[in-house]
Amino acid sequence: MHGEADDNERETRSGRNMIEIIRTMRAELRKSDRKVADVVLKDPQRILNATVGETATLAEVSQPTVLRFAMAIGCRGFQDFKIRLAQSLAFGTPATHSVLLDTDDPETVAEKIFEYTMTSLDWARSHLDRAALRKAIDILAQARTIEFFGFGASGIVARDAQQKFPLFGVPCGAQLDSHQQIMIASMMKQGDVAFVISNTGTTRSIIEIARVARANGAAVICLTGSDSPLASYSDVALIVETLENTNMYTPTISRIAALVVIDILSTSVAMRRPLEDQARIHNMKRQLSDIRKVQPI
Amino acid sequence: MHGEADDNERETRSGRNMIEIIRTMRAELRKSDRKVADVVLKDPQRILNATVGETATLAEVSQPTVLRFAMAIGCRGFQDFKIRLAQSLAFGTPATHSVLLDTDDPETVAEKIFEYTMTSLDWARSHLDRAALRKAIDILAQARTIEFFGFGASGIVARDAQQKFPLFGVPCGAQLDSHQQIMIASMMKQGDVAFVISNTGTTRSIIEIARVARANGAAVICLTGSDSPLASYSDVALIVETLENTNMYTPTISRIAALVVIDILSTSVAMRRPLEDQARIHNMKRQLSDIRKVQPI
DNA sequence: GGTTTTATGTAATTTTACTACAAAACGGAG
DNA sequence: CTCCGTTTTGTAGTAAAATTACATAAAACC
Repeated sequence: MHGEADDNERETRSGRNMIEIIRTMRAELRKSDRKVADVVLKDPQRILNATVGETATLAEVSQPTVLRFAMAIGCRGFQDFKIRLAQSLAFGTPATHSVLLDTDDPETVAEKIFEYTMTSLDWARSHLDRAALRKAIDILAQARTIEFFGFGASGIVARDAQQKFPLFGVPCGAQLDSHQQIMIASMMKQGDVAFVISNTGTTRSIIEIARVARANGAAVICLTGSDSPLASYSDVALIVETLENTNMYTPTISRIAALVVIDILSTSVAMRRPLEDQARIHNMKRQLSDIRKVQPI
Repeated sequence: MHGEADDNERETRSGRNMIEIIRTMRAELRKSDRKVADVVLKDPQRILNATVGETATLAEVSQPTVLRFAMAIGCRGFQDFKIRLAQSLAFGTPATHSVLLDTDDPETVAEKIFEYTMTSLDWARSHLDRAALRKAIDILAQARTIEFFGFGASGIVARDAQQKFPLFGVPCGAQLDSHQQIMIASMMKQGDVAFVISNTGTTRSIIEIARVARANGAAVICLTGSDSPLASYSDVALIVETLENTNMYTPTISRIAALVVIDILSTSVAMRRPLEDQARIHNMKRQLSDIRKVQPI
């Protein structure tokens, strides 16, 4: 039988996103199995509440074919397939289906953007390099000072990071102006960390920042959207892949994924701190919340 | 039988997050049903690949009891229950299980924060007031100028919004300084929109901004985390509920949910624009990406 | 064109989910 | 405390679904 030998391998695979798996495997499926794949891709939600028999009717094939299809894509059976499919569909319709249309009303736009954001985050999670993350945390935890660099949307991320990290006793700066950036970068020295944020990773001035900071002995961590030129000038490259496409309506998800990575870094660094420091942070937070309620900052 | 009359009502409910539903309904369940609820809550992943019989054995009850349990929590049957449970579990372990521990390694921290962020976004989505959203879009689409106000983490959101909206031909400002805020707010007039961002919604100075702007005839939209005092000074209150808890390690999710709402608003406003404007935005984006690759901004 | 291999459907079998009914537990009223 | 009504839970049976075995049809290879 077809694909029998591969089953074991497939069962140990990450097991994520059936839709994606079906779509990539569609070409190498049997003719009849492809019919089943098509009805699943066409309306996955429908299949969730369907039996083998119903699915067979929809695909115009026999019941065992539906079973064989489930096996072929690496499931233990039809039930197992439905469970996995359900999990893949939890974010609602998969990203490719949620392209914004001019005719969408606000409710639909909201649903689609939420879904798109969550799907993208899920994607970013599964593609994040854990080794790089660990290395970045090591460097940040030992930093004397940290400078965050970024333009535009990445500037927002830099500023956010700069608001977070000082809480853990490390002096931080965020440079968003081109000239300031070069100045600060050229003043950095061993023990300092330059945290360079750029979604494209191709902006020339930002690459220059990384080069200068590194030449002066500072450690360079970059947070970027793909394996870009910037990465080669960095000690650690945190690559946050997202599903960003060119559709003009598609909002920029990259900054959100970047913010989550900043959360992870700051939290992990905080956890390395001695307990007394953590208590101090706790106090600061409480004071801040007291201030908020009584008097403006 | 118990709960029979409610079934119809429950079937029409949002249908999201079984875990949450089970936990809240646990108290009002039958004694035996509670046993089933407990084994489900203890290891939901286990139940996904279990049959009615296995579940019954695990819970030390009879098979029909498992069925009745599924009915009691509003499912059509055991299959339906498993499908729904699978969808709830797609984010991995539910938020309440993903409390950060001092002993967690970076990989675990990353997983938990991603999960927590996604779960919270999902929560925010399901609790967002669609009517308020629609009203906010109406107001923003007709605005002559928009001013965004925010402190601290909310300041980040304000700045992000200010970077997005000008793309659609509406002049925008972001005020992050207390004195500037009051100045700008008192200069606003009819046709202007004050977009006030505050997670707590209790900071006094930010409430003052809303009051002043409104007194001058400006429309006031607020983006806040709960039905706070700020909401009562606003024409539209966009309440973005999140699962934020007091654990010191828990990162601030509110700003991420707020950013998504900003995305939704800016996208929806853009879609109201005439097509010629949209083409203009497209051009601007292309120019920007050209600049990025060749020369620093 | 015949033979081997692969793909698909038919029919039987097993498993699973669900239902009807009866026994047990519970709760009040006399 | 005992009787009766209600609710809860289990036993046994039934219907339906998933899975398997086998046979036939199609394709590929010589």
